[in-house]
Amino acid sequence: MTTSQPAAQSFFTNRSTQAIAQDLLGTHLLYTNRRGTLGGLIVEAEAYVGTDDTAAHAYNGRRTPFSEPLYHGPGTIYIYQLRGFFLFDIVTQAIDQPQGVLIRAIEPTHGIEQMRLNRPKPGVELTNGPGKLMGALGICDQQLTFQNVADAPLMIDLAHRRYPQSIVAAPRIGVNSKATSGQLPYRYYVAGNPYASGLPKRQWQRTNHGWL
DNA sequence: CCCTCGATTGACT
DNA sequence: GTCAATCGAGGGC
Repeated sequence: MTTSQPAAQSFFTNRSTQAIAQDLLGTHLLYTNRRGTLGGLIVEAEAYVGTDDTAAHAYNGRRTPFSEPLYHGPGTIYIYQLRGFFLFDIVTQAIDQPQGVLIRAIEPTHGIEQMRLNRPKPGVELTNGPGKLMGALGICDQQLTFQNVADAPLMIDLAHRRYPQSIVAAPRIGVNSKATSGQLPYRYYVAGNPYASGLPKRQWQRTNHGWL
């Protein structure tokens, strides 16, 4: 058993949400429950940069019970439901800056058999989307919201991380491209990794799935 | 109260 | 490629 090193406050300190989103690529997202530990390497993430970002839940200072977790500081887990699926955000900034990162895809490394049971889909379909990866982890409620990735069963492990050969920046998925913030390149993914979401069936792949 | 719409997915032409 | 399911949040009245 190797030791895990949960993301500490310092991981989030003194840098932009965009920088944090990119640095999350290659870290492990791990979920431990009584079935064991499930998860994988984060290969895709999007930054949502708060009150000026028309695509963000906190746009224009909006603060409701739905978006409240965004105001609870770095590392806060923000799970919300969209069209019947659960999505996972990590809050990135201090309580007066309601910003976060949406984890959009992981490359499975832990508990793959269990994840295939949770979500019986072939190949990259297991975890190549924000709702899909949560289904694979078996998280289908908001229990962990308001907990912190530093000490929750759902954690970011920095100890055994990898690093992308290169990162692609692109407009975010599912946001209105005509809106003010619609074209901002705040979606980041590991170049050549097949688990990034929305890729064509036969997308070019890099050796090592794009890791150094 | 009623209406609109979404940080998605999966099925289908 | 297109499109509908589906349901709660949010906003208007």
